[in-house]
Amino acid sequence: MTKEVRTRFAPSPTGFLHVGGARTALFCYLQARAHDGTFILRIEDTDLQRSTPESVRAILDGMEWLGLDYDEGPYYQTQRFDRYAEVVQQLLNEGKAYHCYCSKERIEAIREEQMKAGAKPRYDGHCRDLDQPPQGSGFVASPVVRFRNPIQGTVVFEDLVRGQISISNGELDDLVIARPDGSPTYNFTVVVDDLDMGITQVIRGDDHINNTPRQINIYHALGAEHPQFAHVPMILGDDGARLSNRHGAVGVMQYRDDGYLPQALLNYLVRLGWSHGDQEVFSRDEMIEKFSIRDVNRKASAFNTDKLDWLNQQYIKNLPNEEVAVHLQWHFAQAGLDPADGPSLADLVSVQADRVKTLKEMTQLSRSFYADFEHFDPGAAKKHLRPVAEQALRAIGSRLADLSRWEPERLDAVVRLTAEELEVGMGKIAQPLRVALTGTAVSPSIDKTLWLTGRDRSLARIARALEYVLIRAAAS
RNA sequence: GCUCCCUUCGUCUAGCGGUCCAGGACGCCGCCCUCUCAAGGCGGAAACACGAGUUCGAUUCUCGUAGGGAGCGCCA
Repeated sequence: MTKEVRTRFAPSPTGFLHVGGARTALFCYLQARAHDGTFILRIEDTDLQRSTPESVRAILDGMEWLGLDYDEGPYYQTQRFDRYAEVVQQLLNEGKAYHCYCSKERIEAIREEQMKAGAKPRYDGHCRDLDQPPQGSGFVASPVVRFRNPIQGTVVFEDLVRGQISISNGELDDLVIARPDGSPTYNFTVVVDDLDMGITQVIRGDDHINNTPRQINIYHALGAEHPQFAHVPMILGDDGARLSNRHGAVGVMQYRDDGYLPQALLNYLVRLGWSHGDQEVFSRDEMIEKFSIRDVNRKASAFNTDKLDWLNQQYIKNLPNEEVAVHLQWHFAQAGLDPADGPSLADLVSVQADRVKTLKEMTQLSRSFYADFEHFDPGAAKKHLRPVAEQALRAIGSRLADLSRWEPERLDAVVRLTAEELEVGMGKIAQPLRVALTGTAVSPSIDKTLWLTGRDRSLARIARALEYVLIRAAAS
């Protein structure tokens, strides 16, 4: 008996898909998936001035990277102008809309006056009941079409996240639904589309709350029931200030470039304004199963990169190495590294997962396993490649050269044995060796570092470090 | 200015009248582990914006105040 759930994400292509939009899209997606419903993508491109094909592409790319697949669309409003014109004519015929000849200057003058008087600026309804076009200054020949909003009564609706919201019709005025050239405006097209597309739940940013009552009046004028509404709060930047295209908003693709996994971003986003007890990590299926739009918070929330970092690492650690490797490959390409020049990326992930927050970081820290380095880090060399390291490097070098199988367990045993024989701590062997192998004082545990560096490369680098130590000893 | 909306640790949040001298997570601090850096384990500091009601009892309900946000477009 219940209607099929149909949700839509309806961005306007005036920029990239940022995290706020991505979260709205995610909520729409989850709502649909949770109810075996349909998720629709609709591009609201009626503003010919600001919409661009590049933005459409950017939004589509963002959706794809996040894996928010839609069942219908993308629909484009610019391809539906005939339909809007048809509905405008219908309202005109039924007397539910009328032509308004007021000039922008006249409207502006009224607005200023009302503001000065401390009132809310509204259209004064001059053309609402005219028999024929008005003449004189203040009026133009080509009219806009205004919706005849009810004067009496109050619009009350039950918002899925805010609860009951009511606004008196006295607060609303007759909004323009079509421009002189016939092109429709937002508050009108959104109603026609949501109606035509059978949308059951409109999930959108809370900046639309104030538009909702006037849209509801249009639904009624069209003789239709309005869908349910869910207004989700916006996302603030790290600094608590509003996240917008002008301030700090970055496209979701930037997160890919910075080394985040789409799963991690999605997980982070779903927890912004929504929770399920104390649970922090949700697989896609768990999100679908547990998400409810009714559980979404009312408060705006600030984006916290530290927590995203943590989640990203959780995913890097817990996802199958092979899966992480697929994403890592892209970063290798960006960095000009070829995975074929070193250990398998899955092996690399298995040892680096604990040590990095992002794939970009992993790539940077893994460079020496795939390519030679020019110089030792000055600080590391100064501290660890001292004359006293000669003995350690010689000993470990010759033992490693004799090793038949290059495996972590054996490598670990060799290092330990060498330390015991020389009667020194592990650090006295491992640190010079680490600098010899990677050029730096920081790397995975020494056995794993040897393993990933590989036999030939390791032996060559130990020899090179030995040479460096000898030259340095001779110089002093 | 007018209308609508919001308000628990620094941040994300749990809480749906007594179970709360408020729980979890990130971050931060300390200890442990340790070949470096991490990861991990253990512990710690840290919040109900304020004021009135309602009630035997308010973080939880109501109303104000303060602060914040949004809208008031021939943008979406």
